[in-house]
Amino acid sequence: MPSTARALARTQITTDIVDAARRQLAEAGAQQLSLRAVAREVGVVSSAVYRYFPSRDDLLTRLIVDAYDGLADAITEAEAEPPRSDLRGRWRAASHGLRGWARARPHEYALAYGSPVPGYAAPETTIAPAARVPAVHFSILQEAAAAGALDAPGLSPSGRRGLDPQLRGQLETLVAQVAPDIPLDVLARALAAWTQLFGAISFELFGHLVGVMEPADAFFAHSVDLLADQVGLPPARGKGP
Amino acid sequence: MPSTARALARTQITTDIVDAARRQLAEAGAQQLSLRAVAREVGVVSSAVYRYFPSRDDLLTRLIVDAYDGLADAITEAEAEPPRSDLRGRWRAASHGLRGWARARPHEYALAYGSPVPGYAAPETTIAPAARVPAVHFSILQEAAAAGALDAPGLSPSGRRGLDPQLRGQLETLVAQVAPDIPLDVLARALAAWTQLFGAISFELFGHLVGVMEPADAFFAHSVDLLADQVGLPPARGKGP
DNA sequence: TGTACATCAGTGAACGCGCGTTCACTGATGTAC
DNA sequence: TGTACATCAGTGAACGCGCGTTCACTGATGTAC
Repeated sequence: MPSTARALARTQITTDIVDAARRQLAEAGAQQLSLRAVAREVGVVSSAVYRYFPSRDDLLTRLIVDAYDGLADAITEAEAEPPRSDLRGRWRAASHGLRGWARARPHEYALAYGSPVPGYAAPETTIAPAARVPAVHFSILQEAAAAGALDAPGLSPSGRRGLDPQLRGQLETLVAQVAPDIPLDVLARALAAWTQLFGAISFELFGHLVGVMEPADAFFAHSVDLLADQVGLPPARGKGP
Repeated sequence: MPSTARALARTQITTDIVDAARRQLAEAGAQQLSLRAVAREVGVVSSAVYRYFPSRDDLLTRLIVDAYDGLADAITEAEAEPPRSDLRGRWRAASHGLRGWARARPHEYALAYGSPVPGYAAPETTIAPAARVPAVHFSILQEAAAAGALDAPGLSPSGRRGLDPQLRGQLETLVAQVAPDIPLDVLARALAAWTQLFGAISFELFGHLVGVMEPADAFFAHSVDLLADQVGLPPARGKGP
C-alpha cells in the first residue's frame, strides 16, 4: 500500500464520488441517482466513474453500506451518554439516536429500510454492516438479563413458556449468534420492539403521521418507553431523555 | 349518466388501464411504471392514455387510492370472521388480514407505505381512503373501551396520567375525530401498536428478516399478541388465529 | 540517476434505449332539430 | 325517421430529454533495470 500520488488521488476521488452520490441521494432519492449526474458534480466525464465503480449498482451498494455503518455509529455514540447503570436511559438514548440519524438523512434511511430499489438486489456484502445496527439494543438487554434486571408481565422464568415452536426454533438459532444470555421470550420481544421502532420512524418520515402526530417527538418517546416496558427494562432512575 | 356505448367503453378502458398499471406495478415497482408501457399493454397508442388520465401522476394517485381501499376492505372482511364477543380474536384477525393483503401485493403495499415515490406528492384526495385503513383496529378498541374490557399495566383510570403534554394535546384532537370513547392512554398505545404492525410487515416484505425470522408467520403472530396485551385487550377466549 | 516500458486515469464520441407530453388529424359516436 | 353539426377516442409523428455502458485514444504517473 504505497502512498503514491496516484493512490492518494484515487482515494480522494473515490470519496468525492461517494459524497456527490450521497448528496444527490439526499436531494432526489435512490432511483434518481445517476452516474452521469454524479460525474458532472465531481467534474469528470461520465465514463471516468467506471474507473472507480464498475457499475451504478456498486455505487448504490457502497451508499447502503455507508448508511448502515453511519447508523450503527450514531446509535453507539448516543447509547454511550447515560450512566452505564441506567439501563432504560441507555435504551432510550439508543432509540432516539436511531430516530435522530434517520430524520437527518431521510433518503439514506429510505435506501436502507424503505422499499427496495427496483432492479437492485443487495449483495451479501451488506449483511454484516446491517447486523451492526441492532447490536446496541441487544447488548443492553444482554447486560440487563445477565444482571437479572429484566421483568415484565408475561415473561416466564424459563424464558420459553408459551412460545410457538416455529418461533422458538428461530429464536434458538438467533440467540446463539447474537446474545447467548438473553432468555428466548425476551429476545422475541426485543426483535418485535426492534421492528416496531422502524415502524414508528417510517411512519413519521414517510408522512403517515402528518396532521395526526406532528411533531412526533412525544409520540416517539412514548413508543420507546412502551417498548422498554415490553422487553422488561426496569423503570427510569433519573429524568427522561 | 346515460349508458351510451361511448360511456360504457370509457369505463371499460379506464379499468383496463388501471389494471395494466397495477400489473406493472406488481412486476417492476412504482418508479418503473411507465405510461407508454401501460398503453402498450392495453393495446393503444401512448398518447391515447391522456384521454383517461391527465398525467402519469394521476394514474399513480389512482393506484394509491385503490390500494388503501383494497386494504381497508381486506381488514374489514378479516375482522368480521371471529365472534363479536372475541375482542382479541378480532384484533388478531384484523392484523393478520393486514399482513395477508400486504404479502399478496408487496408493491402496492410499498407504494402506499414504503418510501415516497420521488417527484410524486400525494394529493389530498388520498387522505380519506388512507384514514379508512386504521379504522377497524380503532373500532375494536372503541367497543372494548365502551364495555370496560380494556386493562393493561400502566393504564390509568383517568386515561391521561403521565402523558406528555404535547402528546396529550395531539391525542385529544385525534380522539374527537376518531374514537370518542377511547381513553387517551389507550389511544396512544393503539397508535403505537398501529405503527408497529407496519414495522413488522415492512421488515418482512423488505427483506430485513431474511435468514433471521423466515418464515415470519409465528413471529408476526407473536408481535400481534404482544400489541394486543399492550393496548389492554383481554386474553383469548378460544383458540388462536 | 536516467531511460524504457507498463500501468492506469480521464477523454470524447458513440451505442441504443425508453421516457412523458404535445399536436394536428381522422373517423366514429352522440345529439338537436 | 333523417339530416347537420358537435363531441370525443384514438392515431402517428414529433419534441427534447437523460440514462448506463463501451471503446479506442492520450498523456501522465509509476517501476524495473
